[in-house]
Amino acid sequence: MATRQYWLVKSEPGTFSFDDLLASPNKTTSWDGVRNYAARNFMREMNKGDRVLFYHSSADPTAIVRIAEVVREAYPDPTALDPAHPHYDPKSKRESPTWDPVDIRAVEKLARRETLADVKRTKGLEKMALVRLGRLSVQPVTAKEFEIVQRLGGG
DNA sequence: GCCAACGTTGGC
DNA sequence: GCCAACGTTGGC
Repeated sequence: MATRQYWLVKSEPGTFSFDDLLASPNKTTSWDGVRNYAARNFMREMNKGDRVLFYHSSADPTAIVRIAEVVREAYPDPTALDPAHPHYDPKSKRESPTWDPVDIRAVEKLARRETLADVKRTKGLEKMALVRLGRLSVQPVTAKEFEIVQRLGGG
């Protein structure tokens, strides 16, 4: 079995919030619609059971709100192949799909969310990709960083 | 392959 | 709403 890895995904709560994830069947959703190669590559590296920090961007406040897990590894994004879908990508072909999301499921509530401001001032978190890379919507998190967020969140 | 123009993300 | 950072596109 592969070592568990840790990740962070961003979502605008106005578009898809963690509450929306909780309300989804089996508290599971496909992380489809991602159209960024770096983000896509990270999703391809994800394994079942990996833990995922769920971050609310463009929110007040912007914060890591909950923990989720990968329940299905990368598979072809059906929204990229559907001409009627807003995320349709004519360059993605059924034989060789360009985009492959994973499925994630809500697992753990953080009693306290960790705001971006908290992250920046917390020792051990200042170097998180969240701070360094800014816009990337799917990013790696180190085991240590994950542990700190989980502990601070009281989860 | 270079690079300017343009588009998007996302914090503030 | 502004704008920095960065990704993508397309002319050459």
